[in-house]
Amino acid sequence: MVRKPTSKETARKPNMREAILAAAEELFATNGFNAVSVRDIAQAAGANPGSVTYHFKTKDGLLLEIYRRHCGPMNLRRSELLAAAKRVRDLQDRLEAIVRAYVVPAFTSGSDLAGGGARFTRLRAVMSAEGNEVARKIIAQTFDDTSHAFIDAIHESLPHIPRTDIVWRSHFLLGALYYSLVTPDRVSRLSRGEADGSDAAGAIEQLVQATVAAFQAPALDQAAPARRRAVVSSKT
Amino acid sequence: MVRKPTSKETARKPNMREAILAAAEELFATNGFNAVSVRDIAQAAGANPGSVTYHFKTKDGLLLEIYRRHCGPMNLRRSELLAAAKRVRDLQDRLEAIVRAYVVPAFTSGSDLAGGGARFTRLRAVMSAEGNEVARKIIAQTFDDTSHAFIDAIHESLPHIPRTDIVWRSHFLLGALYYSLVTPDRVSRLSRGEADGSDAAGAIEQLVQATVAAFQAPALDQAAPARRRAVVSSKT
DNA sequence: TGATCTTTTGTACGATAGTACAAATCACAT
DNA sequence: ATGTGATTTGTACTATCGTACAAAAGATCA
Repeated sequence: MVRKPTSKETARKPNMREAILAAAEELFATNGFNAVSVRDIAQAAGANPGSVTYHFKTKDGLLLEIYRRHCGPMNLRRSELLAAAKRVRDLQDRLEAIVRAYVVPAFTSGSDLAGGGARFTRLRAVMSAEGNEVARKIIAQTFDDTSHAFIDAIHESLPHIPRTDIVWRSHFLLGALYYSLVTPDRVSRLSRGEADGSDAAGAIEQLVQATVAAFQAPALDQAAPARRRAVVSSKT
Repeated sequence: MVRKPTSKETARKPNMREAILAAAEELFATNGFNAVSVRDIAQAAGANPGSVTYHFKTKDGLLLEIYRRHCGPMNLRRSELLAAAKRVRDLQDRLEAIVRAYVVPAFTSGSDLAGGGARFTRLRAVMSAEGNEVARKIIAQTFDDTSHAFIDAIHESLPHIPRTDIVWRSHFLLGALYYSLVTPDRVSRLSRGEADGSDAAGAIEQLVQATVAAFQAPALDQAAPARRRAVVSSKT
């Protein structure tokens, strides 16, 4: 606002760099990394293929920049919400608040960057499924700290549950979260139109409710596995 | 055993067609569809690229055949286990048996085809994330019936829970299941070596335990969402 | 206005993709 | 052993990929 923009920040079209980032994010998130060509991205952004190379050097560089854009704000938001959640007195309410602090930023905008964090979360889900190397490196070193913070917080709310179980359950939470964003239509289809899989608020409520209950499940003791076959094959 | 094999069933190498299918399954499941070339598959199978075209015509045809191979046996197995589970008297035990009937075939072999259903389930997870068209069509028309059968069975065990909630929770189950197969290393990493994400038996027990609790969570009433913000931002 | 720097365009290059196809090779019945 | 059909090989074609780069166009300030 105060300073005047230098030539470095000006561009012919409103903001071609941002348009390319947004187009790439959308296309990667819905089709995967390899299925999308640089030309596809350029066309969707109304740009020339050469512009992509100019701004991001390589296709990997473009993906890297998308991650850089979102990781910081999203983790910041999660940390803030987690800090607030930890101040909740009632243990049951606190657990729910912690889960919500983890889930909400993934569905809504991690920052205000062009329409929200749901698209970025979906992108992460797809990259994770594809085993994308660039994504794998950034994710491990960017999200593991936050994941540990949440696991620790949940563990404090449920001290009688082994940490291992908490890890598994939070892993399931992330999987459920990812899948909800990847194929929301499946929910609409299986519920025969009664539920809308694309409704973020509805998905959040369902996910939080189910996950809190999952975390509160009894600890998994080592004797349990022996029960498995007996229960399944029982005919009475 | 009885009949003697005709020339139609013989081949130079033990079974090149099967080798190609197995190699493709493995590569697709770990790297996605587009990242794997026909040449990659041929090399992994010890075959010539031309052989792939000969046996499966196109790359899509190869994927299609992988699905055809597994879908039938896997759904059959699930149906059998579901039928057995529905005969369990105790409601709590029955719910667990139903969930187990859904989960177990996804982790262990859906048939005895070359090492198990876990690889195929992972493949489905990856194809679903990539939005693969070939897979999407087969999945919807092959698995939806089974999914509905499970949802109905669970609904009968939990009549006080709205069907919509059951659909959401079973969707979360599938997401958790997929994610456990896609990135098992994440569990090992976050648990600091205390848990092994690649251990199918352990994953199944954790998943069943958590999911049963999730299904048993109270129904989501429409008033709940209003509580959301209050809980998160509460400072006391 | 003209010099200078940034951005966009257009095009081209080498690599690799999926697939087609003829020739070679193999298994087996006769 | 020999002919026949199934399979495998080798290779080639076309399309498209990521990327490089020179030229054009636009913006900025003396």
